[in-house]
Amino acid sequence: MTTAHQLLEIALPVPLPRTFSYRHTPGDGREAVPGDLAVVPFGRRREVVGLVTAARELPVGTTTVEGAALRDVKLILPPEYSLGPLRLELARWMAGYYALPLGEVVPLFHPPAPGTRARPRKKKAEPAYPDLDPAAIELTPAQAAPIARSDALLERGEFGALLLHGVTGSGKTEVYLAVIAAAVARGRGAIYLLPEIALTPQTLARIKLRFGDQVAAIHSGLSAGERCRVHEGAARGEIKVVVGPRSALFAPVRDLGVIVVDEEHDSSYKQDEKPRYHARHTALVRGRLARAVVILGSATPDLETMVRAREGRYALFGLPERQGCGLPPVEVVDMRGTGVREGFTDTLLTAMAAELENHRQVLLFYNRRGFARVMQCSQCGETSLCPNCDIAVTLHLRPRRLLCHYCGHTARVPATCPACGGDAFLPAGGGTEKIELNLQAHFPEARILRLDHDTTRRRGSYRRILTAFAGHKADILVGTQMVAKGHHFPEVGLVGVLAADDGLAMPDFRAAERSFQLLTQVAGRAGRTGPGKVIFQTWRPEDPVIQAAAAHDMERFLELELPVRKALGYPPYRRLLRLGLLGRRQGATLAAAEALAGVLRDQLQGPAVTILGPAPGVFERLQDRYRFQILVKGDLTLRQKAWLATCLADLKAAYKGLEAYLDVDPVMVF
DNA sequence: TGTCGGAGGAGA
DNA sequence: CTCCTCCGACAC
Repeated sequence: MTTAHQLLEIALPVPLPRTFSYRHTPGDGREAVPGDLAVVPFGRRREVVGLVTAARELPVGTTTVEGAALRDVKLILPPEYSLGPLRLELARWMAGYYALPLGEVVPLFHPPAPGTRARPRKKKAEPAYPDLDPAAIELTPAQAAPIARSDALLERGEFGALLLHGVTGSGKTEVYLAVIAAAVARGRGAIYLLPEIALTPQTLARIKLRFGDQVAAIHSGLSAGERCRVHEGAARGEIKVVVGPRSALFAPVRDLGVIVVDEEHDSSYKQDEKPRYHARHTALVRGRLARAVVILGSATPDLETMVRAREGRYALFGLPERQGCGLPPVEVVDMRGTGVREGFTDTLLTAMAAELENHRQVLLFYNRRGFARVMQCSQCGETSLCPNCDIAVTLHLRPRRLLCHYCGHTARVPATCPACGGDAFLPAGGGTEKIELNLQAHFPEARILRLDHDTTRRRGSYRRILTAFAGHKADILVGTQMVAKGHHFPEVGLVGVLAADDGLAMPDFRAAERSFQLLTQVAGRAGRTGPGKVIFQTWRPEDPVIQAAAAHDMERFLELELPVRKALGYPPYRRLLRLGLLGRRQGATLAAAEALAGVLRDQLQGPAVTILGPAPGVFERLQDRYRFQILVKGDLTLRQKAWLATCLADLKAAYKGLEAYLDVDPVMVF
């Protein structure tokens, strides 16, 4: 039975906690059902994509709802674009859990309309990548166990989560591919998530080799048209496996059987703009809804994941050793009183010389870009600050500018001190650019590459540098944390960390965890084939976090860190929610923050919930906005989170110019 | 959140 | 008087 007209409730991507009513005339088209996407006119905008949440018969002659004139739906998108019941449920869960209006998560579920942002890109022939014949791959018992467990879950059509804990090179990818193959063999589909930076042609080629045309990748380089093709192919079941960064989680893969979250500890799984969701958590929810297997994998799992696994919520599988050789020994070198020259101890320089002598490669890690952290006058003490951010601007040599890493502001490099006119306005503190220069002086013969934000700005340069280094076209690679991410550099014999304690001083409760992960990851780059060695230079050689990382000992780190988290009531023991407040005027912004904190203390504070703050952000002013934050520790109900969202809306109405946001399960806390 | 229109300032 | 930016209202 077809009705003449439908009255649709549609959630639109605007920060309004409500739906809007539209009239739909199916005519010779199809009737709309909840989960469909609809193109509608909204306000002065001609075309906005919204989500149909309800559809009923429109009484004849109805032209208004609550005084507003009903407008007509322009188009109901074809069934390939419908969210269907499961993704609709997922969208609803996200809206509730992250305290967002339902409409604000809708854009995650559909590719941009064809033609909006199409940028044709030249297709490059992908080099054939040699891989083993899958049938010939011998799986170790450690690899076979999680595969068997996953297959049993697939057999029963049950949800289950697994954590694969294994160093890079221990064969995690083989496990992922085998489980995906098992799902595909049962006629089900798969989503394979990885950090954007890890989506290299090699990774993709390896997956393609296994699944051929049934696999497609979603990445930032795709045009709108290509995106739509992948989307439709997945929805029709022609594409069984979708690979991509966090946004690929929302692909309409049919009969989803497996979700892989590779490098699950990676912070890029948390989107730090609206909608602020965590793809790992959301993957677990989608997996549960779809009765799929969710596999989390990492060499350095997130603490929260580790604890959940210990609690038995995820089945834990260790892949103990890398195949072939063991983990490289780490030497912790005390920088105190050893005459550090331009950031290098003699121990490191000697080890590097020996390594280069043997025609092996060296990887150096220093987590700061640029040439000098700050310029300072040695006569009056004046430092170079960003006019918008009140933090030091960094000196870069190529191009020669003072650059603010937070807002992008650039300025000329003054020849004399802007305050006293003295001629001793000098660079202080180092960066990768300076390290590179000094290295060249130490090792004039060596071919040096640098991998950081500045050298990878241009399209494809990231890949070019990695490929060149992996192919031994350079002897030394120096870079920021980019060098730590699971790359395979077979001929690296020595890894040097120039300042291992650098990250420990960050004013974030996760500083120790992040340092441990980073140090462990970077140490794992050494000795992938042949002997390897790692040197951690540090001012705090006795620091237990550095010691644990040097021993590649996750258990030891957990024993250190978990009691601290427990005592302070931080994740994974209690959840965290962050309220961020920004405004041009410091006084008014602080007043708003204090007012809000007062209300929260009245309404929420209790044995299970603690309100912290407001505290100024570590950088109190960024991009000409003063920043304050309030932290809520405790497990809030959906109702409480929704109430918080209304508080923020009220606050914004009361303080003009105030920006406020709510961050559920924040990853960065400062 | 995007868009429009009105208010009010700077400059000719 | 015009151009421009900032702010508030509003959306079915």
